[in-house]
Amino acid sequence: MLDPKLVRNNYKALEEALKARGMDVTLAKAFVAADEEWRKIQSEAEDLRSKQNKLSEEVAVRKREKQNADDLFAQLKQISARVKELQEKAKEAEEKVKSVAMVLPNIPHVSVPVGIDSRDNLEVRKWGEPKQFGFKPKTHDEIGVALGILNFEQGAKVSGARFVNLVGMGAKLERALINFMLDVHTKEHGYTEVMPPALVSGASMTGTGQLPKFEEELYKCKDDDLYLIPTAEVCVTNLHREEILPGDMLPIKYVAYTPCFRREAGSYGKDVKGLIRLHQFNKVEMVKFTEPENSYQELEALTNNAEAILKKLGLPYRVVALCTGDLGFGSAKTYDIEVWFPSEGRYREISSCSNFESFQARRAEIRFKKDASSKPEFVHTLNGSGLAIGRTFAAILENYQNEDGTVRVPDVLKPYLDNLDKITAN
RNA sequence: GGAGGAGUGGCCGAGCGGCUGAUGGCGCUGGUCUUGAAAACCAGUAUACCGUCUAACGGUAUCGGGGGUUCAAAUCCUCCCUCCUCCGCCA
Repeated sequence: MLDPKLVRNNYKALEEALKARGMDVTLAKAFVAADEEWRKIQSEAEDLRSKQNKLSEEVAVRKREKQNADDLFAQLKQISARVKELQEKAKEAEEKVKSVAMVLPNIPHVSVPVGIDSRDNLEVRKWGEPKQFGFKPKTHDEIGVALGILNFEQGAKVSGARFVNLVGMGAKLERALINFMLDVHTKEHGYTEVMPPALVSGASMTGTGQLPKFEEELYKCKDDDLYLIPTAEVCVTNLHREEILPGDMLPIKYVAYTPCFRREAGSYGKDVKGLIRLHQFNKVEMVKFTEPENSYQELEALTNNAEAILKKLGLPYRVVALCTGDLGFGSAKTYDIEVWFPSEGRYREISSCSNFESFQARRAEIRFKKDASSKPEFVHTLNGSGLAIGRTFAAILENYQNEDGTVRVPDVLKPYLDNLDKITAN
């Protein structure tokens, strides 16, 4: 959610932001109109309420002095009815403002490149050289299925399309990646590990911006107002919902491993094979709560923390800054990290690191006080994958494949895999 | 799931229909005193929204949340949520 004051004082910025994102500006107009309407009704209601309070006090005084107040009662009865009416109208107006405000996207940071879609994203840096294979590199699902460590048929049997069963070394590699990433982030990057619920309330989903706009992306338990998380961003960011944090606690840095669940509505036909786009996948996620003046510095650090994993695994990657048209709904700035996939001869997203500034903090009411005596301010929230486990799994199979179909184990993972050198058929 | 009990400001804890945003204590901040500290004393100490020259200020709301009764609700009624105790079930 945006700061309503900022929108009132600087309406142009909102219009420009919507245009930059390729969205219609009628939304901005609707917001301003609703906001004005609400303020008008609200102040009218408050004035009348004020009058009512004053007369009520007089009643109290007379009652204490054992005097009659019947004349006041007659007046108050009328006022009371009108107050009720006005308050109802004000509430309706407020709800309208809120419902519009909730679907307004964040305003992109000035450093975000302007563009229409992913083709306009800006490559920021590259690391590692894609390996030259003396043979035609296979896709990760070909390799995994052949080794017997990935079983998509079983996934389909148990749950349906876009599910997988990991078998033997497959399950173990997945687990190794989770542990490896958590270890690096906790021991080397100073994050606190948490393991929050994966089933969250509608309030939490609203807090981080998944609701109300993206309900069709979510798995919902409709009897219980509970949703399966599409990312740990939701449960971890909401850990401090409706709190005022002491300034010296910041920055707070959490890392969490969780499964993630996405309906992938509207992605029919996309990445139907392999581990790239499943309904359920594992992810290690980093989340930060920072003071506003540090958040961009912290975004760089967060991105570097995610990159560190790829460096240690020896997987070539590049970092791109998303352009305005490709930016997520709540994000003010996002870096995608893309890892090299030899079978496709291109880089593909494996992590997304974003600064939401106060967008989520405002929705979720996450504030902090610089000092005990200072006024509460909204924190800035950031998050980034560090990394998506399934896609890392896939990248390892492809980048470390041998011509005979076996897969070399990256050195840093060996301690997690009984010092195994390579993965062979189950 | 069943039966009880409880939710008040940063914390503890009064109030149970009308000068109560809310007594008191603790904590915190500032001051007096002191060589310094402690103690003592004095003062201040919630959040949000709206209005105004983004100012001192004014208004409104908030006693777990919603709804209701009433001229008037922290106080009465009702539904919901959370926590605690006991029972049942369960990885």
